[in-house]
Amino acid sequence: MQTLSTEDYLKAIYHVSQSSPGAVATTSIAKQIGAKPSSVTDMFKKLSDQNLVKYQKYNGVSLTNEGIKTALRIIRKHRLWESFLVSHLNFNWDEVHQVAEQLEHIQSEKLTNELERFLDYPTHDPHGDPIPNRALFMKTYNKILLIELPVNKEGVCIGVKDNSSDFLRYLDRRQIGIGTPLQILHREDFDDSLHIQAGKSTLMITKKTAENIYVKP
Amino acid sequence: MQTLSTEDYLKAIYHVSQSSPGAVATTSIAKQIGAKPSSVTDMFKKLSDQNLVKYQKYNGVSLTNEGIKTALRIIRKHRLWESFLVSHLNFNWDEVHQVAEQLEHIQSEKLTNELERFLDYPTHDPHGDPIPNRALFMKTYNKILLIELPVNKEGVCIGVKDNSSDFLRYLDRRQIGIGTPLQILHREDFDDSLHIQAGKSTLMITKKTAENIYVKP
DNA sequence: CAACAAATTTAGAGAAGTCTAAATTATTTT
DNA sequence: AAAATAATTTAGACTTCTCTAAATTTGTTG
Repeated sequence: MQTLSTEDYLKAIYHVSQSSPGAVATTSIAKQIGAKPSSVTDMFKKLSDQNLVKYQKYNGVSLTNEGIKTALRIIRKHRLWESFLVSHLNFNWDEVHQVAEQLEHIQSEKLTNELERFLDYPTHDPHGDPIPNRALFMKTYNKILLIELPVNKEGVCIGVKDNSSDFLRYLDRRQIGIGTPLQILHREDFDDSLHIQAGKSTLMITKKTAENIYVKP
Repeated sequence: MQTLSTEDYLKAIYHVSQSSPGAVATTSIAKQIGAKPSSVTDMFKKLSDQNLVKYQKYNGVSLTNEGIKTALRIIRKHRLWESFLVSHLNFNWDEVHQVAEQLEHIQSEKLTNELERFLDYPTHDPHGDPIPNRALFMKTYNKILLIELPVNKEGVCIGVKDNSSDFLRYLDRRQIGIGTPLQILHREDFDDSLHIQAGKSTLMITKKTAENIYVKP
């Protein structure tokens, strides 16, 4: 049974280790959590005592199997709650995160599993991220950035890389969301802008935008 | 913005003050919370500093208006979540409490209000207790104990006094729940047992049982 | 490879909440 | 009303998590 704080750390370690392989550095977790490096070191020791991470002084941590399982259980809850908030409680993409951060700590297996059933066993959350199932297994399907999609090939929006409210609201205004069909019509070499087909409308987006949208080809 | 602990105390103070008028004693909160009286004294001081209670040494506390509002906000969330768990997530009477104790601390006005809308503005939770509305007002309808119901007068089960799992499961087995019509057919003076009509079946219950069921006449 | 910079850890302290044990106040009993 | 009992508070300590400031280790560069 973990405290709120240890759960936050495990989740942060999991996420950082996903985006960059190898051991996770003290500073990277400090940034993610919003704590000072010295606090992170303290927590690393605590997690190590509980065999949730392997910790080597001056060389960061890596999750043990038990640590990975604990992290996935939290991520499972987080993504199920996000799905619920969007599908039944009228939350938008950009509003769910803060609340899901709280809900992910609720301890009740029955609650999690019943919520999953109620949502009809969703495989992905509103940001397009995969939801671990009861056995903590998740389907990671082949996702690429919109910028990498070949011209004239059809894709479907399945998520975003940048989760900032600004970006999510920008996409909402352009009527781009999970499931929107996307296609690159033309790449402008001059300024790297793109003309795209998004659902039924055609519009122009910048390179930066195209680098932050995930699509399934 | 309160901590988990202060929220628990405010709720406990509210409940105790409802069942016995006047100032709330240190010991009664200690029992309710499961803490030592000395810890309760500490917390009383903290709550007093925040103007959530009025505290007089050696004479317990009483909630200020601000304290009452805070307590009601928590109770509102608790009862809405209990309703959700029972109506949509297959929880039973006796399983909801522990989970709702956690969920009641989630901070998001939008979440609370959307949940209320999703549940279609329920006025009472699965134990028959009234749910404060957005303005923190609740309808407390005229409820009496089954033992006080005159013979042959019809009533409807609206809740219970004893919330123990044992009792709730006992009622489940007898098919008595919220909304079940109840009627006393005969009082046995010899051993204080009662013959009652519960829905479509007639059964015998003890005095103790009848003292723990609330009915609306 | 020495010197500097960056990252990390240690040491010591603070806030929140809890406890035990002792002291104090209130209440009840005789 | 004094003595005994119960309730409450104080004092001091502990745990968890956090911080700042200083010390140490690692890496990077001239």
